[in-house]
Amino acid sequence: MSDLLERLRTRGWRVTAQRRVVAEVLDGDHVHLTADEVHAQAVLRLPEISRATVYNTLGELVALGEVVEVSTDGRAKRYDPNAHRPHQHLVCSGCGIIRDVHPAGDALAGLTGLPADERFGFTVDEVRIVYRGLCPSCR
Amino acid sequence: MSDLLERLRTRGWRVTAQRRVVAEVLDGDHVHLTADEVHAQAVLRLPEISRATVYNTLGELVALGEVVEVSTDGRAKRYDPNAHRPHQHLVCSGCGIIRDVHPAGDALAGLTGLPADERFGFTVDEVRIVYRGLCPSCR
DNA sequence: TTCGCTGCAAACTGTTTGCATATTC
DNA sequence: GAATATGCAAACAGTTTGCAGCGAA
Repeated sequence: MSDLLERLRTRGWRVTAQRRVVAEVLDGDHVHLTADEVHAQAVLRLPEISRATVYNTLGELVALGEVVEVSTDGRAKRYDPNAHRPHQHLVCSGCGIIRDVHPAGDALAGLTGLPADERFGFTVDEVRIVYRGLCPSCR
Repeated sequence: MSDLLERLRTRGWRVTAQRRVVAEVLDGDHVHLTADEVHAQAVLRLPEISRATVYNTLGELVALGEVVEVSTDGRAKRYDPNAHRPHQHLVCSGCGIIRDVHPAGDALAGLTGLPADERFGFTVDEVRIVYRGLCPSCR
């Protein structure tokens, strides 16, 4: 059983076949999937799972903070299961696939804030860095 | 006449009332608008303009590199007319509005690349930094 | 006069929701 | 057995497209 399911179970999540399958699909994920791709993978293991359930489950996982929703330029959202490991994203402008990257910490130093006179009254609580380019097969 | 329209005209763009209005709406824009908001503003000046034309025009401006499409987390895309001025974005997690910000250049130093062993065969040609938080009215 | 642009409406994609049924705890 | 999750289908938002007519150059 995956760590993810274990953690969710102790938080009072009801474990059903559908939820297990969605969690399993996400668990082995290094290139993040769209909801539809998660559904496609899930169907291979549990043919009767519905798209709605996949969407609902992904939404719950996001709400619980176990999965991060990544959206890029009008394409379908992708779901990143590595919510607990700090990392950045490398996105292909061609096909939209997303890879996790872990640039050296010092490359990110000095980025944690935004000068007060550039904040326009906002509270800033996150800085996201996205590297964009073309993946090997789109090039 | 705006610089934008002037530039487009010399690139062979046919200037129509609708396109002029869309360009004018974008021109005075510092908090970027969604396609629907652009349409709403445009209707004030030209009541018969259609949504389809606004979408088409925005799409062309993006293709011409005059406007940048900014999409944040499954919300409607927003259109940033400051394509020629380098800047970053400050996004409200509450309502989705976007402000341009210009953090000091040295805060961004060392960010221009991604180490080769983290590139997974991608060519990287852009690094985007997005500051997220809450705007004054959502806080 | 020509070719490109517009408006309309219909199609489309990605996502959410209401409700009756089925399942987990 | 009670509460919750599922599946289906319908509704939805945002966006794109086909086509007949109109208008800028």
